[in-house]
Amino acid sequence: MSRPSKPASVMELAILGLLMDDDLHGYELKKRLAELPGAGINVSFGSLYPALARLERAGSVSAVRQSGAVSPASPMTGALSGELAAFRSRGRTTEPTRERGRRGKKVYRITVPGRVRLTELLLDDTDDDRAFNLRVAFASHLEPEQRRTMLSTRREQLAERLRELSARPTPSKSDPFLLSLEEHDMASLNRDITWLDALLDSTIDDNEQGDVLNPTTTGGT
Amino acid sequence: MSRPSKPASVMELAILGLLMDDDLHGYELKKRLAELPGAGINVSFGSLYPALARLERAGSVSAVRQSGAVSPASPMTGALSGELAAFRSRGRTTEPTRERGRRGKKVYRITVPGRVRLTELLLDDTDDDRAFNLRVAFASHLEPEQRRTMLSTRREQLAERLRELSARPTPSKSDPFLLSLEEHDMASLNRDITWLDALLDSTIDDNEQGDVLNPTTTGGT
DNA sequence: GTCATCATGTAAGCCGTTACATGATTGC
DNA sequence: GCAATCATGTAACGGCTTACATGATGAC
Repeated sequence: MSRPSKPASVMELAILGLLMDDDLHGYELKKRLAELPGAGINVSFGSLYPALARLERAGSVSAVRQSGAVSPASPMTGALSGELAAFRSRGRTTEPTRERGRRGKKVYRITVPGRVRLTELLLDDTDDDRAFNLRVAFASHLEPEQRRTMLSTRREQLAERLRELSARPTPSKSDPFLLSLEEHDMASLNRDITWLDALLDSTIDDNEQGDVLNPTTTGGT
Repeated sequence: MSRPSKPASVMELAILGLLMDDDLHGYELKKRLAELPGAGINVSFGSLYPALARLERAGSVSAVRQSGAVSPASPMTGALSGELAAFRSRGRTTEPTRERGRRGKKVYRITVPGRVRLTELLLDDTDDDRAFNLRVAFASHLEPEQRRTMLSTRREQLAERLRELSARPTPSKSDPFLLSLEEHDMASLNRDITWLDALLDSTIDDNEQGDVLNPTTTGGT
C-alpha cells in the first residue's frame, strides 16, 4: 500500500524542476517553461497560476510576495539570464502580506516536501514521452542510482514498444504511409534506446554527480 | 479568417481516420486506437463514448444500432470511395450463430461532413507531435497536393525548432543531461526532417499513390 | 448458473484553455 | 500622461480520467 499520491502532471514536474535551480515568479516561470528542450511547455497563465496555487496548497512550494520594494540594479532585458536575487527578504515563515491593492511579484521557492514530490515525479514510470524528456532534463537532481533506475525503466518501455511493433504481422497494411510511419517509429525507438544506453554508460562511474536531491536540507521552512 | 471550427482533438482525428477504413463500434474502436502506430491512443470508455456522441451530434458520424432493426438507408452520397462492406459482423474464431446484441452494438460510420472535417484536421497545422504522427498515418486520405502541403508545413515547423535550438547560446548549460538531451533532440529533429523529405520526394510524381515510396532502413542496429 | 468477455454508458472531479479584468513599472 | 511590458489573477467552458452501473453472450 504505497501512497497513492496525486496523478503526475507534466506541468507540475516542470515547475518543480525549474524551481530547483532558481526561485522564480510566475511570469518568469512561463518563459522558462517555453524554453525547455523538446518542444517546450506552452502553458497559459490561466493554467499556470492555478497550478502554482495548487502546489502551494500542497506544500510543495512556498511563495513570498514582493510588495514593491528592492529591485536589482541591472535592467537585464536579456533572453534567459536569471536574475532572481530577490529572495533575501525572506527568513520567517509564511507571512501573509495580503494587502489588497498592492500586488507584488510572488516569488516561489521549492520546499523540502516539494523536493520529495519532485523525486517521486522523476521516478514515476508513466510511459509518457513528453514527461520523460523533462525527467532527463532534471536528471541531475536525482541520485545516480535513482537516475539509473529511471533510465533503464524507460529503456525497457521503449524496448517493449519495439517488440510490439516488430511482432505486428503487417495485416492489411498496404498503405505506404502507414508502412513508412511504422518503420520510422521503429528507427526512432532504436535510436532512443541507443541514446539511453549511452546515458546509462556515462552514469555508471558517476558516484557524485551534480547537486543531488537531499531531503535533509534545512533552513527552508 | 481563422477557422470557426472547434479546436482539434487528437482523439477526434484518430476516430475519423479509423472510420475511413471500416465502420466500427466503440469497443472495437478502442482496440484499434490502442494499436495505432506511435504509442497508440489509450483512451478510456469514459472519454470514448462521449467523444462519439459529440461526433454524432456534430454530424461527422452516423450511428446505427445493431439490434435486428433499422437497416440504415445509408446516406452515403458517394463522393468518395466507399470501400466498406457495411455492417458485416466479422466472424472471429467462433461462428456467430446469432445476432449478438439485442440492446445494440452501435456501429459508427463516417459521413460526408465527417470527411470534410477529417480533411480539415489533417491539414491543421497545430504543432503537435502526436497529432502529426496520426496525420501521416491517415495521409492516404488526402489528395497528393494537400499531402504535400501537410508534410512541408511540418517540415518547416521542425526546421524552425531546430533553428531555435541551434541559436541557443548555451548559457549555463553545464548540466550534462541537459546538454545530452538537447543534442539528442537536435539529432531527432534532423532525422525527422530527412524522413519528411523522403516522404515528400516519394509524393512528387505520385499521381495514383501506391507504388512509389520505397523506404530504406537506414543503418538499423 | 455463473464467469469472462463483449458492449455501452453516466457522474464527479481535475486540469487546461481562452477570454477577461486588474494593477505595477518603465520609458518617452 | 500614456503606452508597452511586466505581473497576477478569475470565470466560463470543455475534455479526459477514474469509478461506477448496466446488460448481453457464450463457454463450461
